[in-house]
Amino acid sequence: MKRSLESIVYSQDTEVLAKFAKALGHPTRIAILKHLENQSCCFTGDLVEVFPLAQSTISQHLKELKNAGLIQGELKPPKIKYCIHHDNWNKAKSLFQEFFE
Amino acid sequence: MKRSLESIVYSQDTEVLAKFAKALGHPTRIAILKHLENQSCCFTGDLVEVFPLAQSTISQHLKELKNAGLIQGELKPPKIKYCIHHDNWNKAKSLFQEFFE
DNA sequence: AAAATCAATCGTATATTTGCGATAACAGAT
DNA sequence: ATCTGTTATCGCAAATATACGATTGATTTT
Repeated sequence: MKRSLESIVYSQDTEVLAKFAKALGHPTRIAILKHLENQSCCFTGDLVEVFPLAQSTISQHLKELKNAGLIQGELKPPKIKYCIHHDNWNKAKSLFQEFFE
Repeated sequence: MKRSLESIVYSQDTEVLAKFAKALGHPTRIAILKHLENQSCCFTGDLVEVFPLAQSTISQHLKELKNAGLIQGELKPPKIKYCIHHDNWNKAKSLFQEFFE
């Protein structure tokens, strides 16, 4: 992709909000997070049963949510328990809130 | 992209929220909307001066925001005045609000 | 009718996203 | 040390997103 030479600098809040929004920009990831809100936590395998998607695809969505900071994984061998990352969740919540006023 | 044969059906709210989030998933578009919140309205040309991006690029971002329903354009020849689409804005606001509880 | 102004669209290049199957990696059990 | 269950990563293909310059389109002014 061609990029403007001087890459644009946005405020930290703008960047962070966009990052959260991007992570939320796919219905599967919204659905995963809704699921996590209900169950409080869950394993990758649970989601593979809930959604008609390949395990690798689910794993990839989880990775993006993790990269965005919205969830965190906890080792529960041989499984991994995923939960909402409450600090960042609240951060996202307040960023969206103030954005929409 | 390979797609699962049975394309997944999500709730309307999930789809709509993801669509809004996707539109917000780029810092330039966040910045444009913040600008619109301050100015209440503005012309494409204004934005071209504010952001170091080509006119066509700005126009494309505006198109996506319009497609997502977050803004609307009003003909003010020879310009086009863009404003927040308040109904959908409030819809988005409440969807994010209930999503984050 | 012609010119001027402004925004949208087209064509192109590159990057990123989304999805899958196959394979690797990890931790506990045998 | 090997096997088992679970999840992550790799490699690929197709779709979408991002950016630009050039062109087109629409509307007012001249």
